[in-house]
Amino acid sequence: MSISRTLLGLLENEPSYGYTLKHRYDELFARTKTLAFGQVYATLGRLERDGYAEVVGVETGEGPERRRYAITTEGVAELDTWIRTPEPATAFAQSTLFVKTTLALLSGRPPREVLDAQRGVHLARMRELTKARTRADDIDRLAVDYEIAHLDADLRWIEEASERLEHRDRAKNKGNRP
Amino acid sequence: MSISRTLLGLLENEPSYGYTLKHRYDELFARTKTLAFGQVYATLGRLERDGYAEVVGVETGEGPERRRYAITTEGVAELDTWIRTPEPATAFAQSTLFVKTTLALLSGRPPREVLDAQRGVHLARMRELTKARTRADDIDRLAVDYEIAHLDADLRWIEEASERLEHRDRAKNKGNRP
DNA sequence: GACGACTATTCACCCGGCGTATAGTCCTCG
DNA sequence: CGAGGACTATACGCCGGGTGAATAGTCGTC
Repeated sequence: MSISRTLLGLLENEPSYGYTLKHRYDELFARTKTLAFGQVYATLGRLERDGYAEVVGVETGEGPERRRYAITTEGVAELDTWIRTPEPATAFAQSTLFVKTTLALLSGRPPREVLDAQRGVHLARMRELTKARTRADDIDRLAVDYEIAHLDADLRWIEEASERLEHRDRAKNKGNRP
Repeated sequence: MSISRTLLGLLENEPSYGYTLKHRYDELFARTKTLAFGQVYATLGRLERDGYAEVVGVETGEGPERRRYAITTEGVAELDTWIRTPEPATAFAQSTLFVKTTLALLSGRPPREVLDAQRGVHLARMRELTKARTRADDIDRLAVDYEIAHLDADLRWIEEASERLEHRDRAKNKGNRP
C-alpha cells in the first residue's frame, strides 16, 4: 500500500519527527493494525537517501537526537505523480480466497468448507462495521463504506461460487448413475 | 497472498522441480503477473528448512542438479489448516485508493481527479474482463467473476465518494456566501 | 556447427514488517 | 522525596517477499 508515499504525504502537510509521523499515520489510516516504529525510521532513511525528504533540524538536547524531517521539492513532485497516477486495475486479480478454493478443488477437499468459513468471519466483520458506521464522521465513513463494499463483493462471490460448485456436483452425480 | 502455502498446495498434488512448480503456478494463478524463479527456489528452501517439504531425489546428470521436492506429512498438516482457516476479514481495510483520496483532501488537491483517473482504468479493465468471461472455462470464470465483483465494488465506492465530496463542497460554498 | 529455445538453479540486492533495546523527560502518588 | 509508570524519540537485527541478472547444460534446426 506504499507506506513510503503515504508518509511523504503526511510530511507535505508539515515537517515532523518520525515519532509524530507514526501517530499521525495511525490516526488517519490504521483502522486495523498500527504502524511499527521501526518501519517509519527505515522508510524515512530511504526517503532521505532518494532525495524526497531531508533533515531540517537536529535537536540534541541531552538524550537521543530528535530529527525533524521535511519534504523536498523532488519529494513534492514524486508525491504528486503518485497521487495522480491511478493504481493498476489488476489489484484484485490475486485473492487468497480464490487460491484456497482452487487448491481445495484440486486436492479433493470440500470447497464448501472453505467458502463457509470465510463467509462466517466476513459476516461478523460486516455486523461490526454497520454498527460502527452510525457513529463515524464523514472521512471515517468513507473508509467504512469502502470496506463494506468489498466484504459485500466477497460475500456475493462466495454465494455464487457455492451455487455453481454444488450445481456441478449434482450434474456429476447424475452422470455417474446410469 | 502466501506464495509458500500455494506452492505447498501444488506440491501436494505431485512432487516437482522448482522449475515445473513455477510454470504450474503460472498456469493456475498468474492472471496478471508471473512468478519469478528466484522466489520459487527461495520459498522451497524455507519450506525445506521448516520441515514442510523435502528433496526426494537429486539428478546430477552432467549439468546443474535437478532437485525434486515433495511435501512432508507436517507439510500436509500445515497446508490443511491454512486452507481451512479463513483469512482475517479486515483484508480490505487498507486501500491505496482511499489513502490517495484522503491525502488529496488533506493537501488541497482536488480528490475528483484521483477518483476519475481510477475510474478510468477500472472501466477499461472491466470491459476487458467481460469480453474474456465468455470464452473462459468454469474455474477461470470463477477468477474473472471475483475480479469483476471487486472492480464493481470499487466503482460504486468511487461514485458515492464523488457525490459525497461534491455535496460537501456545495454546502461549504453556500455557507461562505452570507 | 552456430544459434536460439528450453530446462534448471543460484546469487545478490531491495523493500516491507515485526520485535526489542535504549534513553531521557515528565508526572504522580504514596 | 523518590520510585514507578507513561510518554517522546530513535536504532538495530532478523525474516519473508519480490526482482533481475548470471550460469550451464541439452536439444532441435537451418
